[in-house]
This record gives sequence, structure tokens and C-alpha cells, in this order.
Amino acid sequence: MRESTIMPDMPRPSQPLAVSFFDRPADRVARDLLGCVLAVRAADGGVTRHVVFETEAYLGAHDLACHGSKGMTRRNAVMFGPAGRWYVYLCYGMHWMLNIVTGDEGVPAAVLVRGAGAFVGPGRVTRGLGIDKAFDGEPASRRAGLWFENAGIAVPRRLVERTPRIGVGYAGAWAEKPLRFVVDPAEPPTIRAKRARRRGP
DNA sequence: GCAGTGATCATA
DNA sequence: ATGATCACTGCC
Repeated sequence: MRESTIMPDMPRPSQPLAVSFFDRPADRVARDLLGCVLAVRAADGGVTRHVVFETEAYLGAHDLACHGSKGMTRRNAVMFGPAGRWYVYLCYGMHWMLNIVTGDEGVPAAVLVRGAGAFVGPGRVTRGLGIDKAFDGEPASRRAGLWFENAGIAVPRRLVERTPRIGVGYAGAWAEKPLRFVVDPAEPPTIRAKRARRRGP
């Protein structure tokens, strides 16, 4: 049977996210990216897919934890550009950080991918997927070889934990804002436990 | 707990 | 040119 006949308005799984998805406030994008898929094409043409489970939002020039808050530099210039492009930079001399630029052009905002698939931690995501400076400034697209897809699943609100961002203690009050989004790994067992309880002793 | 690692940026 | 900084990780 044809999908178009059964569910005409349903986005197909594995559809790349459009630029309009990223052209929104970074915290919205960070939240909605949970459960989406980060897809990367290897040199041999093979594509691997990794479900995003942890993100952080960097909101703009007023956000003291955001690179853009210190003005435009060569490193962060892509953050000031249009949404939907990768912002990749090296941290501590060895870890590439993968961000997707969000919101209006001129506003330095982005979302950091901190966890996807089997990779826990932003540096491990990029190492695991072979991501480096080469993607900086590229659009998130199949053509570029690195993109996001709608996995056809929405992560329910109750499974999303919000915490302060990691490693931004220098940012004063902005360090405390709950702009890190994590799919709660402890929640599925809880659901199972509740169902078991409901079934009765 | 803290060393490793090197691009980037401000200061000069 | 030089030194401080850093959206982290891995091993003590």
C-alpha cells in the first residue's frame, strides 16, 4: 500500500528537516530536536543514523554563555548567519563541538548536539561520527553529508528533562537557566513499573 | 580529582 | 608575538 494514500499529512520517516524547523528560537529547536535523527554519510556512501537525546540551546547575544555574546569573531561568524547551518568548533584542543544555527539572521543562536545514538557527550558524538571543521558553515543537508531527519516520533513532554547547561559556569545567571534538554533515561523503567503495578499484585 | 591539547582571541 | 581561555574527556 502507498503511504500517501493511507496518511497524506504524515511526514515520512527519514525526511530531512527543513530550514524552517531551525528558523525558530534555539530553545524550541533544542527541545524539538530530541527524538530526531542525526544522519551522516560516510566516505563509502553509507549512511548512519543516530537518535538525538541530549541538546543545549544558546540563545543569542544577550545569553552570556553563548559564543555570540562577545560579538562576531572568525570562529563564531556562522552563528550570526541564517538558520540551518552547522557551527563546528574545537574545544580544549581536541573535541569538536557540533551545533546547528537557529533563528533569525543577525542573531547568534544555535543548538549544541550533546548526545545521539550510542554517543554520550558532545565530543564523543563528533568523534563517533567523524565530524570536524570541514562541516563548519555547511548547510545541514544530504548534499553536505550531515543532516537531521524527522524520525516520525515525538518525545512526550514527561520524558524531557531540563537542566542547566554543562560547563558554562562563567556565564553568571545564565549558567543557571534550564537550557539543556535530555530524554530522561530513567523514565521507561518507571512506566513499566507503573503498568506492572496497575496490573496488580 | 586533574592533565592533556591546540585553535582562537585579546592585548601589545 | 604571547598568554589566557575553553559549550570536554579519560584516566588517576
